[in-house]
Amino acid sequence: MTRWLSDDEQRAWRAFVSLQAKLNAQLNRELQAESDLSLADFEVLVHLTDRDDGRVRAFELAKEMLWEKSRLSHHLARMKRRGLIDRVECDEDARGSYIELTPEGRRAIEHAAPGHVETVRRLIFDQLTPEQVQALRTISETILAQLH
Amino acid sequence: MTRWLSDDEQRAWRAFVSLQAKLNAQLNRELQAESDLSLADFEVLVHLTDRDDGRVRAFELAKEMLWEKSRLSHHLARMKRRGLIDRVECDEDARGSYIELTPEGRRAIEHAAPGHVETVRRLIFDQLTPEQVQALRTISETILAQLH
DNA sequence: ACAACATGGTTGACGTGTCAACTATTCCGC
DNA sequence: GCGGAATAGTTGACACGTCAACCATGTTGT
Repeated sequence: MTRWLSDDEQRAWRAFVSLQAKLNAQLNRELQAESDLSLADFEVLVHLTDRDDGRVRAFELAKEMLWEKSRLSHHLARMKRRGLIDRVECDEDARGSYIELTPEGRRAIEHAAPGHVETVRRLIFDQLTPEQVQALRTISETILAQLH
Repeated sequence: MTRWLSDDEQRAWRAFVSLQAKLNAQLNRELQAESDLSLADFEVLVHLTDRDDGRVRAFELAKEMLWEKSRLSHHLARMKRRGLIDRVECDEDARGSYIELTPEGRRAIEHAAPGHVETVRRLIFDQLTPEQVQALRTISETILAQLH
């Protein structure tokens, strides 16, 4: 016996699904137009600038970002082609490699960050009350806890 | 002057971003494993079964689903290759075409739907109070209103 | 010491999405 | 009617994601 969704649940579900689709599209569009980066590029660059030395082992990057190793490998290949990052071989473990921020990569993220934060604020946080921000967090964390 | 995000906002934002990534991945994985359909396939099939005659003009489909026409065209080509839908030429407008559910497409959606609803219920609605469901809807609709 | 297994990473095939350019029709103003 | 704009849809190029197979190196148990 399938338990279908109630009307309220359906409406919430449809709104949430639309939200994801449109929000992602618009965040990507604005970041691309403004800074010629995708959200994925941006996220990689953020994780690299979080380190003082601007370098991380690839597998750590994958863990922090919850990305599959293969996705990361493909993406880094594209970013390297565009000169945003570099691969440096790893002395401690001959299998691995360090991913390094290039000067160009640093310029890119520094140029992109303020505008992107502005966009996120304008589209999301300026629209919500502090209670809604808390609720969004709680809801997200609750559902996340179910996902492996 | 960039207005950065507060700690609370950052935490909410990170949770929300993770949620989207993981939830989509898992919904896709389960639907794929269970019924050999992607979420996109599923959505197209749902919109086709909503019509009594199981056929829709492509541009209507695109409007209902908020998809670009080119995305739809590519996707329908793949679905047609798999025998889930068919294109039928349109008498009223020689430019257009009808998209038709095939018997195989109907079987596919009928097989997939109960399990998929079950998954959505289990992962999301079983985890949330009715108040949270309302909040999710309100938040989603509020942000959506900002997006063009 | 060495076989078996685990880990770090790449690759190729293919599905998915966007953008811009293109074809073919239909619509609309004059 | 007729020329130009709008509409319906396709196509090609390319970025993005997943899966499964693969290679090389490290680690572990006996």
